[in-house]
Amino acid sequence: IREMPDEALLSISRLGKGSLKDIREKVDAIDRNSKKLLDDEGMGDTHFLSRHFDSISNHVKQRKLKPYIIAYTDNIHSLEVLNRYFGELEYVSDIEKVIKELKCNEEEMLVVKCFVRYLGIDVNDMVVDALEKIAGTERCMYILQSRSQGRPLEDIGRGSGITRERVRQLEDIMCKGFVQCDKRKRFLNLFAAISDNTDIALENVITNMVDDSIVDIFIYLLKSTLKPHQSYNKKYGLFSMTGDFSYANIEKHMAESNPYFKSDELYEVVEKTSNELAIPALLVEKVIEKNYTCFDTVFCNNQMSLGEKYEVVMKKYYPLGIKVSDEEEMEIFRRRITDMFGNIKLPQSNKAVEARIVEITVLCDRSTYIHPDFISIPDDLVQRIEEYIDQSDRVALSYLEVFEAFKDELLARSNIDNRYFLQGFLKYKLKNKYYFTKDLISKDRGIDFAYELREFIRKNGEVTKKELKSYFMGTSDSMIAQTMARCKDIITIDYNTYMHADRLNITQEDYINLREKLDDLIKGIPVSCRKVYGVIRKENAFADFIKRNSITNYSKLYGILKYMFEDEYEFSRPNIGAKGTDDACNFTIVKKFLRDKKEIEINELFKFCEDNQIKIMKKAKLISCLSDEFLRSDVNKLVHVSKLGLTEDKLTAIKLEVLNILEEKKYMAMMGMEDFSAFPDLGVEWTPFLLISIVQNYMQYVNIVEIPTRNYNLPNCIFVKSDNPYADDYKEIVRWIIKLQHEQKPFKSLVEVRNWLKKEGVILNGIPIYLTARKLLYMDEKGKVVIR
DNA sequence: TGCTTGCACAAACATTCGAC
DNA sequence: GTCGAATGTTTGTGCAAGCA
Repeated sequence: IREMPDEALLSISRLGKGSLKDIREKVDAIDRNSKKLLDDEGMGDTHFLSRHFDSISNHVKQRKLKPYIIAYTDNIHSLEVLNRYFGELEYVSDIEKVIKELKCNEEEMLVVKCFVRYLGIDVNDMVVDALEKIAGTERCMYILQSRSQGRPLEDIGRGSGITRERVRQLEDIMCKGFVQCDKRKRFLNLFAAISDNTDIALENVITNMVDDSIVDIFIYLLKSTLKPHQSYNKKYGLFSMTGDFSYANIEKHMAESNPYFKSDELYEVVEKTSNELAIPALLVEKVIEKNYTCFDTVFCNNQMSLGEKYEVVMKKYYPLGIKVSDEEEMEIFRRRITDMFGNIKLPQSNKAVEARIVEITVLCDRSTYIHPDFISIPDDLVQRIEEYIDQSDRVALSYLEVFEAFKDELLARSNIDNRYFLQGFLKYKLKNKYYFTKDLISKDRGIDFAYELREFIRKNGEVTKKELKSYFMGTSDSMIAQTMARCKDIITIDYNTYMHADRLNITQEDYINLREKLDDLIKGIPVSCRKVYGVIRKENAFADFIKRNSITNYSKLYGILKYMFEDEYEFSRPNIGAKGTDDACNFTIVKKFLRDKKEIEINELFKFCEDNQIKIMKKAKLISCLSDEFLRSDVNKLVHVSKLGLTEDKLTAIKLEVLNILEEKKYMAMMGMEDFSAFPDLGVEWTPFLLISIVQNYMQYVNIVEIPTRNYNLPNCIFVKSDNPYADDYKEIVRWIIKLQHEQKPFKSLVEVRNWLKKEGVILNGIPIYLTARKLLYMDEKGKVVIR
């Protein structure tokens, strides 16, 4: 107050209702009084200091000293004195040594004494004092309390019988009072000191130090009376003394430079970030506290996307890449993620996991991906590959071609050992330079292999597959054949020779004549092109057409006809049929073969198909197509339904029996089914296959769950009622069955579970890995089998 | 033909922003 | 404080093309 200009003092004197002179006198009196107080009734300076040092609480003694000096005063003179005697000290406790031998003049001693006394003051008392001074009445406390709870002025006004404007005025007065009070007390600096910092005061430090009943009001006042250079951040619960930090930048920097780190690296990370961004370490700690989660031994940024987490695991565990199509490997990957990052929610489907892995890695083999960090290839080699692509005549090159061209060197000098890896690498390395598709690296968007092939054939007339393969290094037969099939304007003369439609010479008249001829020849039955060729060769009307297009064999004719009439007829080399006579003709032949047969061995049926060039991809599909007439009665036998004597009565009896079993046992596994004594005699021996066929065809309310296998000779079916919620999912059915049994008779070990399932016919080999890998079935610490 | 692969995109969910 | 638009992120799916 003594240092205040008259003007300021005058305004205070008005508040205290005294004249300027009165105030000056009062101040002098107080000053004398304090000097006397600090003389401590004749005690020596050293004694005074020691006594007050002892009254400083231990937690203050452990704090750093410098923040307390800053908090104590902004008076330059006092700061000078304190820094002179205490500037070298680190902790508050260190002043003990200094004060014992302190030698200074009277004025300096006064400063030191006041400071030491300040260190001993109870912080809560200080706050209570301040609040009492500015909000002495109950109404004022009510206003502050309500405002601190965020209540609107209107509301508070109603509560205390005044207008909202009056509430605002009172609040304003109290805030100004608080600012005045704070000029001396410098609360934020004090709490910063308690937070061991000069720039930051932590909200939770305030909460801990100040009485619960007033802490909200106090913090509200602090927030409402921030000075321009001060700020409050809600997320981190801290007051900053040196303006606002750019929290977003800090978070971004940390998320980028330290997406995760080991817990024993915490100190280093804090130190490093604090230096890099020139911000207090305390703030970095706060940022970590709020934005990171500690899993076991790893701190992991909460913003870290799944992809970034996957990347960590990819880098740690997969130097040779991960095969994403391998379910078992993906389960292990999932487990590694949860081991490292805790029980985070991972996508249900592996496909979603794959999609993220693909984003952060590069292809290194079929369905296998590797983190780019693990690619090792010398720069000069990369440069030469790039030059090779640039200098190639063609716009689009296959990866295989590039791989073949550099194969030896790649194998010797890099870890790129197949074309997929090269594909992945080039796409990763040169993604901005070229366009990449599944098989091609292209210098021009939209140029694909088909385009290249087409151009080559257009230029070169009739081209053999051999020529194509030597020009398009590294292309496979199937790749050529399939590309050709997509190019409508390429004519396949035979499977080894191709030509471009541009080279044909076809008139409108040709179309009319040929159409007429084909219609004549087909008449409901597909005609072989050999026959067509034989016929038109003899007719004068076509002589010119044959000559113009140098048609020398039926195969070329077929290719040309296909090009001309693709939309009008069905083409299936070497046959041409009427539109609509689809592949079912094969099936018709099979049916013809089965006509009049009452039963047949399945092997015999397939031999017939083979002999007659009827290509059947899936045996099961063919048998299911035949099921309206033939049922599979045993592993290798089809029986005509009429031979079974499957009367309504018998069918009902079978249905009832199946339902009974399902009612009682809940499921029926065909692999374990041996006893058919309860089923009516159908004239053939009962087998699981027969029952499966009947259920498949006649019982909609029973769902058939298939045990995955490629072995067609196994009755790999489990029946459940169709209202079973797991009826569509084999793995879940197994889980459900284990649960059923476990409830009745608990399993003692996983081996026991496996053996039992096998005996029951529920599994073929092992327990589905899904159950164990996802911890749905496991042994707990007590050695008990747990099925979730 | 049956299955895989790679890409693209949509749905679902989350966040930010500005107008009122 | 609310709302909708815009934008961003994550998850899930469809499908053409590729392969054997």
